[in-house]
Amino acid sequence: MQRADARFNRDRVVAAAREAFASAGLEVPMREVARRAGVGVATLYRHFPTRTELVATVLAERVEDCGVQVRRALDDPDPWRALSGVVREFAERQIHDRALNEALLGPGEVSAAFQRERREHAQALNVLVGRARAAGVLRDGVDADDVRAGLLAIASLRRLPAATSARVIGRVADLVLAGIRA
Amino acid sequence: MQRADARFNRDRVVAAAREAFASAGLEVPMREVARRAGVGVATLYRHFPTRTELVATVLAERVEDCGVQVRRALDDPDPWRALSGVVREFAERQIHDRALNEALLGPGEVSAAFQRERREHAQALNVLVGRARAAGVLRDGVDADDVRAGLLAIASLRRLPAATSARVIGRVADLVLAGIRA
DNA sequence: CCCACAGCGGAACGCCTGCTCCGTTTCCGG
DNA sequence: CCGGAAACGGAGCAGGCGTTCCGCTGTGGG
Repeated sequence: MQRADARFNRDRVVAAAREAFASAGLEVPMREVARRAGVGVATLYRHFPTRTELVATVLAERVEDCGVQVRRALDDPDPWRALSGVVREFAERQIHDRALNEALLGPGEVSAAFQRERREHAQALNVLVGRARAAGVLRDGVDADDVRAGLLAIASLRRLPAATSARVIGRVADLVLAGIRA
Repeated sequence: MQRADARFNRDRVVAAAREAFASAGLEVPMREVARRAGVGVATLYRHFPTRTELVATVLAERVEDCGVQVRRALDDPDPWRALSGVVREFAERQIHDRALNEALLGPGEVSAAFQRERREHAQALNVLVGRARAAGVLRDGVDADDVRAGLLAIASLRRLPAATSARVIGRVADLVLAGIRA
């Protein structure tokens, strides 16, 4: 039987981790997450037996957010606005959340749900690119992998000093859009 | 008086560090560099009192390489070929050297010579962009900062798993070039 | 040739990390 | 209201890092 305070503490841990990861990156120490949550490390480890699991939990939310966004774009009747909106909003998201970028870059650390979500995301993106291409708004030879590469490039930029990253991300997003447009 | 074997060992350390940083990234442990060089850690520390100094020494070489490349491009009479060549060769360099990317991204760790070289590099790039713009081969509104942002994006990509990074870097380089071209 | 001393290697120190152990506190069903 | 189980917190452990210390080695000027 799950006790009420346990559930409450779990939520506090997740909230603290979300905030810490977003502002300081995925490498923030477990002690620090526990401190921010106002619990001991043991409590943290009781809910998430390993660091990887905590990261995966928080990342799953972020990745799902991206999925929701892409699926919403599927409803937009204007193919270019839909695709460029996805790119721009993705860039915006990177500026405000340091964790997301490492979710897409780090080698292993993937959960099952995470993988599935990523696949759905890729598929939706394929559809968007297909529509844009059919509408003739894409430069010849541009495919979904090019767009994915562009998104990856935007995500990677999150590493540089915070002061400059925001402006650079914006420029690169524009560059990518200019690069795929007819 | 500097003994001959000391000088020899110093060279071995630099060579080992160069190779290690290129293949495994800047975060490779000092012990590992010493092991590769076939010396003890103390020998390493006698020549480079701190990790940062060793990194700076190796990075200075890399950054100078970039400078040489950009200055050579200044001799190319075709403005677009010169500029696109710089972008492409920069991308190529990233694929083969993991250290260079972190040189441009990491927050602090800069030496004096390093700073100067970077400024010269920036200036040469400004000239190349100026010429390309004068020749009318650039899309309206594109400036040197856009190109720099593109190079930064390419550099950042070096972080993802080696298997995919090469292909993605190539795609992004093409995307950037397409994005700045008229 | 020889021995002072520049130079060497690797054990050791201090710090930080992820993770575990265990005595104590808190919840909650009866 | 009470007792036992669930949950807690923080000290502690193992391992990895950068850096230092110190007794030994081998180079090279006299």
